[in-house]
Amino acid sequence: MQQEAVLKKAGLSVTESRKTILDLFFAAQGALAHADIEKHSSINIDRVTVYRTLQTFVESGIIHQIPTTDNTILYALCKDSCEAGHHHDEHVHFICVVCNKTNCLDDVIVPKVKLPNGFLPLQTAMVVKGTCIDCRN
Amino acid sequence: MQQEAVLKKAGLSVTESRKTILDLFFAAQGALAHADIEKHSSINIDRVTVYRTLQTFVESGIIHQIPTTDNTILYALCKDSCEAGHHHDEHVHFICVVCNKTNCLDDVIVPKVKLPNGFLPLQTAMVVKGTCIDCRN
DNA sequence: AATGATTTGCAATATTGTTGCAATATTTTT
DNA sequence: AAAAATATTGCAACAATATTGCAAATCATT
Repeated sequence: MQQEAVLKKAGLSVTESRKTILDLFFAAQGALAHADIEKHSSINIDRVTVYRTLQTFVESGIIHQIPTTDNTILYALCKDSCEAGHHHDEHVHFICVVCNKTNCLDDVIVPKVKLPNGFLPLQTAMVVKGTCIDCRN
Repeated sequence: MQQEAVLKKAGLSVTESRKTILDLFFAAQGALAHADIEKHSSINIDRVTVYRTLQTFVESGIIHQIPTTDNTILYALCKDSCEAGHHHDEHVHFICVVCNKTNCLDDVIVPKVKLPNGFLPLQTAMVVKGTCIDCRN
């Protein structure tokens, strides 16, 4: 079972909740917010467990966060980084304004920018809003 | 008074609350979150008014939003765009991990990236985390 | 100054996030 | 395979954040 492997590789206990939430990410077409998981019809996991699981997954490099301007945090499981158990989120994220799904564009690398003198970059996030491939006419 | 001019140019009524909040932005060294404004010692404006004012300012192009991964939205008044009364946020934002201030790097333009076929960009946000000029050693 | 339109603050409510702790489940050891 | 040790879960209570309706106050226009 793929989920177990991911959890073990990350050094985490294999529990029902974690497998279930990981399942949702594998099945998801894009990124998920806490609310998406909590309100998912087929699961019955306590709010608190969802919060803690997401936090654990982020710390373990299984999922990564995507910044938004709507008081939510999106979480996504990204193909390569996840398999490797080692997190790598320097790719571009795309939020579709029509279907509202968020995709990791794993192949689009965030370009380096030249910062003013004295500014030292550690991590860069790039979020593009627009129309995704499924919603263009 | 500068604030009045900004409000009038945006076609908004000039009220005490709006002038006060605009003051905070002019005085701020970086971006502000809702909580920063609400908890600011020197002002006494209802939470609800703060929410509504920020929303109005965004819609009027006086301030713009900066996405974050911590369930807050940052708002910033940016130099040129604000003066012009016409919003333009395609510059890079820098969040310092030491002092936790967020700066608009007005001179650093967000580079264009080549998206996969079928993805149509409308707006791009770029947020860099690192050490700012005031916090480097 | 008076009118009409907009904005504000209050109250109530809803939603979202956090903490402590006992019960349960998982992992490790024997 | 069972017992001990460890880690996770769910509940309850609470805290913080966000939203809505409406009457009172403020602002713009005449």
